[in-house]
Amino acid sequence: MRADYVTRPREQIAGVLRAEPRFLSAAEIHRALEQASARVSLSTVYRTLEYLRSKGDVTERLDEAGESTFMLCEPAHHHHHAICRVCGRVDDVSCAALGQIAESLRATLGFELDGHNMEFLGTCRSCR
Amino acid sequence: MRADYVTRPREQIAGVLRAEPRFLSAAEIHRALEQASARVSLSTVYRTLEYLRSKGDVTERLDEAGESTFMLCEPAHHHHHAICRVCGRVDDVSCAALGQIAESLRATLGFELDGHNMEFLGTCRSCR
DNA sequence: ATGATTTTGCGAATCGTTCGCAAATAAGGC
DNA sequence: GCCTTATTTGCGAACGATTCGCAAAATCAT
Repeated sequence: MRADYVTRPREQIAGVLRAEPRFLSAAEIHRALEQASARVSLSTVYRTLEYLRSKGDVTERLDEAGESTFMLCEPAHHHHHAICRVCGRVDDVSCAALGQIAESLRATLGFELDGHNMEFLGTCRSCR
Repeated sequence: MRADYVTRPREQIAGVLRAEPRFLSAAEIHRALEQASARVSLSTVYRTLEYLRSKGDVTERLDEAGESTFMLCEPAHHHHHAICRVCGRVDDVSCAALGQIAESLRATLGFELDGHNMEFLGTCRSCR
């Protein structure tokens, strides 16, 4: 069973995520921990990320190469991301047009929308 | 170098894609070929898919599990997909609002949009 | 502190994908 | 059609990310 034990590894992993507000791979997190002299196994990084994801504390994203990356997130309101290709910085973007899109899909295709993925790529202000 | 030899395996793989207008994994294509008594190696399936993708004949999509899937596509106009969760049927969706979104991102975030991913999931008319 | 339960670390296993290389096949000129 | 040359194929091995099994260590509640 899965419980909510507060452990050193979990705190350290959450700490790395808090320090870098962008999508990080398990390997990147593991490397960051090593550099901070925190000895946490890669398995634990994976398991903790899955744990945080199931709690809704973390968002998972597949990058272009198909690798999983993770970032802390506010599960509250649904939104999308504008991701800088240069530095990885992530800005939240709300999409007001979704209701209209759902309506249009139903009307033109008979398609019942129940989920979507959307993300925007480009260059953020400071990287320009 | 990469050339455009017309070979039996390439025709057979394209045939499978033509017969199933939805996103297929390399393994699914390989299985379909076996069932049709076409002996094509999995490596060749992968290589041919990459070849077709580089020609612009095929679109690649990472599914929820991070596996690559492929579908024939018209490279002509940019569009998005409405994918049925039940049967995998794919309908094209054009997104007229993109220009506005780009403008809004530039104005509010200073973000220079140069790419995006968008897909819509739900249930198609015939699966409802 | 003690005991019950969960988490960790380790290495091995798994799965999709890529690679190296020799054998087979296609294209073009004879 | 046959030969030459360049490309593609099949095979098995290698690879990288992720998962798993299990014994040891850590957490929580008493």
